[in-house]
Amino acid sequence: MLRISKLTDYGTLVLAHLSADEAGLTSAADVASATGIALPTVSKLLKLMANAGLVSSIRGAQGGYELARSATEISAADIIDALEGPVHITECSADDSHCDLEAVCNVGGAWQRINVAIRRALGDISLTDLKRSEAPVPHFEFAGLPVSVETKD
Amino acid sequence: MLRISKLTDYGTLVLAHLSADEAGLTSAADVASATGIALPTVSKLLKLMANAGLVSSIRGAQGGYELARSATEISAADIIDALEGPVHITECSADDSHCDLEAVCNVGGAWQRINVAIRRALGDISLTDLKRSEAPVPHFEFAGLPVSVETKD
DNA sequence: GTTAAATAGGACTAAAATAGTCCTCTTTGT
DNA sequence: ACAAAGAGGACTATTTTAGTCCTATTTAAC
Repeated sequence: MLRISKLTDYGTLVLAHLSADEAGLTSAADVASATGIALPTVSKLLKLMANAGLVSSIRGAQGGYELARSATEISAADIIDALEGPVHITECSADDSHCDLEAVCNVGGAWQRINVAIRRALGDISLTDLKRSEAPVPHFEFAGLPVSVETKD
Repeated sequence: MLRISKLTDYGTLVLAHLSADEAGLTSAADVASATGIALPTVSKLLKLMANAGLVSSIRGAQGGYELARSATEISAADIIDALEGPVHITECSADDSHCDLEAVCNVGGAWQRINVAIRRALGDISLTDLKRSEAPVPHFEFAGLPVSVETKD
């Protein structure tokens, strides 16, 4: 559960590469050879992220991609949204779908709330953070009680 | 992304029903008719949760299920673990798998850390919390900066 | 202008995870 | 004995995810 798709992981890599190369445009082929991800996949990722506005593209010979904004202004949530689309945590949370199981909804609400909290938190983690091998340790509180989360496992 | 599976949602419902019925044992059939979830599915869920130690079962006529411990001592993480198993956030995080893409790993680490933090946070949310339609609002901090998460959407 | 290097868009296939059902066996109260 | 119930597992279907490929369009360079 709570699984980040492989594509999102790759997408992060691709963005990291683009942010490293300050020199301007980078072609999909360059990203592919630099990251080791297959070209068709890189191409797909870049197209999705271009549509989402995370990267901007220049077509034609000598064209390529670059970050549409600085790495500090691209969040983990942005990446997920671009590559996985706005997915609903459960059926129930879909826009207008009424779940058949009425009783579910009073429980489902909690999962939705949890999901919303997580998503917002991810909105505050930037590509810059993701790039650091020493990424900051997320800290979570629930119901007012701070929970120290140490990744010492 | 970060999707709670339908089964987990159903499982929460099932547990909520068991916790509501203080009177002792409840059969899978009763849970099914009370929740509206199909009996085979309820049965599967209860078996999985019994294996995970969340519920205890009594076989034979007049048998059934009951919570193995109090609702305050069953966490959201417990439920997810029981019904979805320990899933890895990315390929990279699997026990011994070495990812082919070396460059991925320095990025993947951040996602893993995020995942760990989320999972631990879910360990502090109890079934009791999940049952409340007014579930507490999760609060997330990252990199030391508290992020107020209000679910006013 | 022609050519080659790129991206854009979408169709398509394959693989994997998820959901859901069903069958057979064992246990146990009546 | 019989019937009610859980245990375990096999199985199918559906959906999601991953990955590839083809065709069209854009643009720099010659």
